[in-house]
Amino acid sequence: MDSNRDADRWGALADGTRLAIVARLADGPLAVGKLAAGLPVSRSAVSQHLKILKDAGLVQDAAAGTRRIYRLNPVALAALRDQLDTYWRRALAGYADAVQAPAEED
Amino acid sequence: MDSNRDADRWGALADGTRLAIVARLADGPLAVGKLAAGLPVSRSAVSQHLKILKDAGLVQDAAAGTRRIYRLNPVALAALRDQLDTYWRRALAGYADAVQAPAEED
DNA sequence: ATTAACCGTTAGAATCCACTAACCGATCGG
DNA sequence: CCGATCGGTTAGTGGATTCTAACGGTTAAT
Repeated sequence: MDSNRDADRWGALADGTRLAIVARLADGPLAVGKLAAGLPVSRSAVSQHLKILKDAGLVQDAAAGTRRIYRLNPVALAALRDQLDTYWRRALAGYADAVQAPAEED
Repeated sequence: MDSNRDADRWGALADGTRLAIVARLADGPLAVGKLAAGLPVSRSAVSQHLKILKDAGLVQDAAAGTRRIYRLNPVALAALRDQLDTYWRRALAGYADAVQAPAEED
């Protein structure tokens, strides 16, 4: 089942540090050092997170001298967004069905 | 950083079982028993996952006799989708910048 | 009242995850 | 060649997570 590979992709966004990395990369490509400088964890930790994000296909890297520039992969972001959008649209349909039935809320 | 609260929301989608639950609920509201019947884990585990999803605001529940009906919360789904969409749009902009300027530095 | 169905919660064990520290290779400037 | 900078990888540890099993509470029907 591809739900496992999907879970890896969503899991890549599940960590606070990785989410911060994605947010920073959204502003533009960055080297690992610059990235780590703005985060409360070591460069090593950032490197490990980048590996996870890269394996998930969310970021891409390019060598530039002694540094390595990372940037977001818009295609992967769009894929996840579209998946959420599908759930959202189908949830709205289920909502319409529930209008007929009574009771709700917590 | 309030990215911790965000991480909780994304973290709710990080688990394969929870992702399967969301996918099933997208087809329509379901009771816990029906939900667990189609999953390879116990009903107890499903109940715990539903609590996590509920705390994250992704699902809502309603009592119906002895059962409890769960359904997706379209608002929360849309919020996550929009966040991804923002990253995606800004990533595209960074993409365009990278085409013109080969290197990025301090 | 008693039984059955349905669900949430707890306890505990096994597993997974994020982090630091230390090390190694690759690259650039002298 | 040498030293410095940059980044990936490994080992090890503390904490978080997921699961099953067992229990208790609530509702519906007999």
